[in-house]
Amino acid sequence: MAPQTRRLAFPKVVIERDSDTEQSSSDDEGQKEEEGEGPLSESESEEEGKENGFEEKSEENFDAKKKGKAPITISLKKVCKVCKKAGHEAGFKGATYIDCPMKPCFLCKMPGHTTMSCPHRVAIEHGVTPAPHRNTRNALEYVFERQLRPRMPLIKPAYVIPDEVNCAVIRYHSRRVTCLEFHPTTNNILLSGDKKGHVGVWDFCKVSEKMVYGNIHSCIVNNMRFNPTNDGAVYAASSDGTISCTDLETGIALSLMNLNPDGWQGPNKWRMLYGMDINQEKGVVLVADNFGFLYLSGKDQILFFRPPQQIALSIWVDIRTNSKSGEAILIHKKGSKVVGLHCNPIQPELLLSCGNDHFARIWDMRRLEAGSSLYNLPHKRVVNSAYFSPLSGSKILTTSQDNRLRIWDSIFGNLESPSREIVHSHDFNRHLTPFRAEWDPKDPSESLAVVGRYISENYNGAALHPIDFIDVSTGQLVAEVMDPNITTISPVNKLHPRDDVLASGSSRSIFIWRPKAKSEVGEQKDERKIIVCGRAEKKQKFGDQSDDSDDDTCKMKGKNIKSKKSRSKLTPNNLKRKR
DNA sequence: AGCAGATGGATCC
DNA sequence: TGGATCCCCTCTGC
Repeated sequence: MAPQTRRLAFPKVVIERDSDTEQSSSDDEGQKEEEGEGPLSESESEEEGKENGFEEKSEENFDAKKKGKAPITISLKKVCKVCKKAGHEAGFKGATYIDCPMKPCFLCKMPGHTTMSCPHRVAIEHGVTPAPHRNTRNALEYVFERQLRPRMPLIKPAYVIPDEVNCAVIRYHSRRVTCLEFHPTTNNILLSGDKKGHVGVWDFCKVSEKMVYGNIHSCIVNNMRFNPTNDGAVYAASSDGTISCTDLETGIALSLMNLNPDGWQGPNKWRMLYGMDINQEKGVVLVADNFGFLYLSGKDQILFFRPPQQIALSIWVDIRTNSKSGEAILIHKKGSKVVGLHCNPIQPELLLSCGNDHFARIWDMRRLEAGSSLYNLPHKRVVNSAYFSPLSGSKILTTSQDNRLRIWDSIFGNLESPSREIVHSHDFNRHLTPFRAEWDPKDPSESLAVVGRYISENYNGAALHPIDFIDVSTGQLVAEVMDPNITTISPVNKLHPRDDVLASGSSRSIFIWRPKAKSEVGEQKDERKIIVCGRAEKKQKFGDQSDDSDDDTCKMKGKNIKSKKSRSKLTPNNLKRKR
C-alpha cells in the first residue's frame, strides 16, 4: 500500500461518523419516544447536531418540537459519563468516540472544540507549530554545517513504510509488552520486555523459535540495550531496581546493580530503574531511577560477577575523574522519575535525559553534577522519551504527554524553543506503556519517526489505533499503518536498524511489519505466519486473502470491536486492511 | 459476564 | 508537601 496520509483517510471517517451519529440519534429518538421521552431525546439530538455542525438537523428537530410533546421533568435519561451532565453523551458511537463538549479537546488540549473538529486532526501537517525564523548561528553550528552536513544527502529518499503484518506472536508475553530491541547483528532476532519482568527472544523469520525468560526481573522491564562489545549479552533496567545482564544463549542473567538490596521497605523507599543507555566510548552503563538520580556502572564489571551475589552501591564505577566515586547524581527534580537516557551517537560526551519533571536535559558527561546540565528543554507535561537523531546526533526528538512531539533541528543552534511541535495523540491511559516516538535509524535525512497512536479512528466500522509514521521535518503524517485484527493500542514500536521492518508491541502480542509491496511483487515471498500462544498453542499460516471481506466488515460495523470476541478473531482471511 | 485491580499523573485543597 | 479524587478509547484474571 502506498503511504497514506490523513487527508486521504479522513473523509472516510467523516462519512462513517455522520451516518453513525445520525442513525444512532434517530434510533435513540425512536426508542425513547416509545418510552415517552421524546422531548429530551430531541434536545439531545439538537445538541449533538450543533456539535457536529449540522444546522439542517437542528431545524428538523425544531420542527419536531413544534409538533409538541409534553415535557417530562423526571426521566431516566442518560447523562454524559465524562462530565455527568445531561443533554449530551460522551463515549463510543459505533467505532467513533464522541468527546464530551464540556472538556477541552482531547487531542490538542485546547478548549472550544472537540477531537472530532480539532484542526490538528484534519490537518495534513498533523498540527505543526513552525520553527521560529532564526538568523543567528553560533560557532558550533558552523562546525556542524561543515563537518556533518556534507554527509547528509541533499535529496530526501522516498520512505519505505512497513505497512503489513508479516508475522506475529499473539499473547506471547503474559503481561503487556514494555520495550523492544532488535539484535544489533543478527537480523531476525527481536528482544522484548514485559510488565512482569520477563524477556522474550524471538527469531521472527523462523517464527516458532521463541523463548521467554521469566527469571530475570520481578517487575517491569523498562529499557533494554545490547552490550556493544558482546552482542550475545543484553542489559535491562527494571522497576525491581536492578540492572540485569543476560546471556541470550543460556538465559542466565546476572544482576549488575540492585538498588533495593534490603527488599521492600515501602513505596517511598523502593527504587525503580527506568532510563538506561550504554556509553560505548566510556564503557559504562548509565541508568536512572524514579527519584531523579543517575547511576553509572561499569559495563564490563559483569565479567567479575558471580551470582547470586549482588554488587553493592559502593563499587559502581565512576568515570568522572574529579569527583567522588559511587555517588548517585541528581539529574532531574528530586523525587521525579527519569524515564529516558540517550547517549549521543557522535559526541560521546553528550547525554540526553528526560523525565517526569517536564524537562529533557542535555548533559556533558565530563561534568555530571546536580544542576550542571548544559540545556534544559521544557515541556508542558511529562516527557516520555527524548532521543538524539541516530546518524548525526544533532537533532532531538521528544514525546511528551501533552500530546506533542517536539523536534529541535540542531543541538548546536538555538535550543530555547523547539523547532517544531507536532500535535499527536499519545496522552496515554495509565495502564499502557508510555508512547515513545522513535527515529528511523535507516533514514539518512533523519526525518522519519514512528509512534503509536492512542486515539482510535473509525476504519470501516472498526475502532483501530494506527501506528503513525511522521516526517518530523515537516510534521506531515507519512503513513498510518494498522490491521483490522489489531484492535489494541500499540505504544511500543521499533524500526529495524537495517531492514525495512517494524516491530510493534501491542498488549501481550508482538507484530512484525514489512512493506506490502515486497510480498506482492514476489521480491521476497514471505510466508506470513501468526503464532497464537495460550492454553492450546496453535500455529496459523496466512492464506491467500480474498477481496471479499464484507462479511467481516458487517460483523464489526457499528460497534466498538474491542471485545474479547473480536480479539480472538485472528484468522488469515480477515487480516486485511479495509480502507 | 461482570467486576476489581493494577499503583500514574494532574489537580485541588 | 501531602492526601483525596478524578480520569478519556486498558487489559487481565477471578
